[in-house]
Order: sequence, then structure tokens, then C-alpha cells
Amino acid sequence: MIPSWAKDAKIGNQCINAKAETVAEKPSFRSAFKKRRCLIVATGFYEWQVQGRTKHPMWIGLKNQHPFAFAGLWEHWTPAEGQPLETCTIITTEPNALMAPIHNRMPVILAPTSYDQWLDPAFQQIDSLKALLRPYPRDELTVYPVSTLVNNPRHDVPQCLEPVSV
DNA sequence: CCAGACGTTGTT
DNA sequence: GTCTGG
DNA sequence: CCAGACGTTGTT
DNA sequence: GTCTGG
Repeated sequence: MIPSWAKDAKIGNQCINAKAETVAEKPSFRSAFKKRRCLIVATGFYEWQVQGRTKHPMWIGLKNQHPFAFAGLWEHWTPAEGQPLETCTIITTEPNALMAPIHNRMPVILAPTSYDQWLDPAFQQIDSLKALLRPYPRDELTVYPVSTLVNNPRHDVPQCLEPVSV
């Protein structure tokens, strides 16, 4: 995400995620956290589990395979020259018990019951909003290892989703 | 007052 | 845009 | 996150 | 090493 005040789009490189713990205070995020929240829809995400010298990609998603929504922020940015851009970022939090062995962070997944409040720019109760940014219940998530095929982003194919044995 | 930073991931 | 440091 | 680039001269 | 593109 590129903050609206950025002079250089490269500022966005350091806003690839926003930490739930600090998103309300950081100059790069607090304005969007207050007024420009969004949902980023997905059916799963990948994390790489480090084991010794190798990294195993893992797929994480809902047990029922339904789509879900990450808690996101968005910004409108106008460069000195060129077309304006709308960009976004995903908020992360500490891992739940399922994710902890894999990674030290996990993206915030919102419960459907909180979508309306999250999306309403008129709702600006910071503490209430922060309270929505919790690790998702472990019992509703599933994780399995996948092929290192997914390491190359050009491999946008169904095989990236297939379970492999470790 | 002006100048400069503003951040996360992973990795060290 | 807004805050911190000088 | 990972993969891949990172450059200049001259010629077409 | 660091940045860009996917």
C-alpha cells in the first residue's frame, strides 16, 4: 500500500503488511485504519515453514473450503506524474496454535459478523476496530503441505493447491 | 522553525 | 499528512 | 512471500 | 545487497 502523502512509490515496499498491534498509531497506516478499511477475499494463503535448511510451502484455509476475508486497508495515491493508484495491504497478527509451528505471524481473517462494521468508514471507534483484529480460531482452519511449485509466482495453476507428503 | 521519517517480512 | 529530532 | 535482475556499446 | 515483478 502506498500512503497518500508518499512522494515515492517505494514507500509502499515497507507497507506490504500492517501489524494489528501498531496499525492505529503508525503514520503510514492510521488514517486508512480509521477511514479506509476493506476486505480482501481469498480461499487460502501460503506460508513457508522453515525446517533446517529447507522451506516447505504450506496452504492454510478454512476447513469447509469457503472463501473468507482478510482485514485490509486501502489508499488513493497520486504520483507527481502519471495515473493515480489505489493500493491495499493486509493486516497481520500473532499466530494461533495451528500457525505457530509454521510462522511467527498470520494474516487477520475477519468473522462475517464483523464485515459491516469493518467496512463502514463512519465507524471510527479505534478500540472496537482493534478488537476485531484477532488470530482466527484454529478449529476452523486447516493446513497441509504443498509443492514447491508454488515458489514461482508464474505457476498460477491448480497443482499449487494439491497436498503433498512431506 | 525546518528536515526527515513514516515499515513489514525474513534474516542476521 | 503529521510527528520527532535537531 | 520467492524469483530474477542488476548494463553499455553499437547496430538493427 | 537490494529492488522489481509476479
